[in-house]
Amino acid sequence: MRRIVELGNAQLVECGAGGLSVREIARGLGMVSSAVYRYVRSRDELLTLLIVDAYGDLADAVDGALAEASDAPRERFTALAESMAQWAIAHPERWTLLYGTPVSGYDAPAESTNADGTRVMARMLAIAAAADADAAADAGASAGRGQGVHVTPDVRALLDAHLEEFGVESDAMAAMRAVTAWSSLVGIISAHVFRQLGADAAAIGEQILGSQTELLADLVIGR
Amino acid sequence: MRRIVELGNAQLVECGAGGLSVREIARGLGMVSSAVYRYVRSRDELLTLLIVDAYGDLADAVDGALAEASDAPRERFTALAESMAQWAIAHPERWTLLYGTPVSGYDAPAESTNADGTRVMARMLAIAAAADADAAADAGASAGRGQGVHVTPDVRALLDAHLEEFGVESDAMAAMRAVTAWSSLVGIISAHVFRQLGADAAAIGEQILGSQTELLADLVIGR
DNA sequence: AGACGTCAAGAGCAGTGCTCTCGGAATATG
DNA sequence: CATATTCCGAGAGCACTGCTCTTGACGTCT
Repeated sequence: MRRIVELGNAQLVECGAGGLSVREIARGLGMVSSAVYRYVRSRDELLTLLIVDAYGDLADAVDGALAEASDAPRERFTALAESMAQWAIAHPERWTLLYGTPVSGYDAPAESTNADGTRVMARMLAIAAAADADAAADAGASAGRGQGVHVTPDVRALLDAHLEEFGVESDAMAAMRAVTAWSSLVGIISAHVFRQLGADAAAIGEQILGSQTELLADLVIGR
Repeated sequence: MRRIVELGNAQLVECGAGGLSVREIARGLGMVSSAVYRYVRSRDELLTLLIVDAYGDLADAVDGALAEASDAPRERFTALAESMAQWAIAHPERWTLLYGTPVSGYDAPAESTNADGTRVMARMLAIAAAADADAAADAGASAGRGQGVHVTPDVRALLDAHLEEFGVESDAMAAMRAVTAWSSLVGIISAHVFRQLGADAAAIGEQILGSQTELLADLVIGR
């Protein structure tokens, strides 16, 4: 069973998500294809297995980086962003699995996925909340930074629900900044991993990522 | 030939990129699969055809929206972002084709793709440049907004090269904000199309997108 | 009229996911 | 200890995929 996800990951790095073949895994295991179906219901389930494995691995990497960071929100954000980017660069196919196209025609199995998939998001919420608290303490008058952004009641309710779910105390505005920063971060890293900015940009990708991360930090933390 | 990409697009919407089958297209055309190979070298080439078609369509949509917008940078940014999002929502599979995982194991055919693929990016650069010019005019002292962000010489050179390529006059800092906003925008839209924020967020996705777009506007335009 | 190029058909190869049945081995049960 | 039951892998097979090769029918141009 664990050998299956091992072989699956190995096959992922050399063929990509689309090239994942249960027959090939069976060959690696030295058995016939049908035998694999004892352990894994379908190719999609195998994919799901690899996805939760990757989510967990990524979240572990981020948590590791955050454990070594100070309490300063900006430093924590940078640690989160950089560890996420480094993980993506180290495992491009697994990143692809998580934040690329949902492969072929299989519906995201939210229930098995969300548990590990939201760990990083929760961290981001906490960081934005801390930054917000700091800003309010520094200058009581400047509270409400970014208030020009309109948030509908529905969205506010959803954000509050998630804040409670993750045990973070903050207001919806900070949460909005957090999820925007998170989506943006995913977009920026994907642009790098998928080489969407062109070949010459890929050569100095890390430097570009660095500047972009700073800009996003301004968005969540303020300046 | 044009019928092939028509059928390809039609098949895309109901089966996704992975389910694209030249045999199925042949069936739709009323001929046998091998006949299709007269017109299209391989499945990957067909995919490429669909990709450039989608890039062009998206850029047309954005240009159309920009044509009806005023000269105010913030309004132009919003028009760009919203038209892009609307296109993505209207054609999720084609969006997936462009900004999701590069399908299976085929290398992005940059030469055929970039021409149309960078049109939106060029628009974004122009908007950021205009915003920068406006800000400098409003208050000469506040020029250099966002100067705290560090940009390495290599990155600066690349940005300057692209600015010249697209005929936009501005400094590298504004360009950096533009590409960051662009990547972020792609990330935010993808998060919506791929439902990465959860099922309950998907229900009010447009409202969330609205707030996120405003936040990104702050990033490019300032406040 | 004859040659040439275009087009589609059909068979076929290698590969896929997946389902079924059938034996052998381990394990629990009397 | 013997028996029943469950587990696990093998193998055959179905329907499908992309793709190649050969064959034959048209139309067009010299």
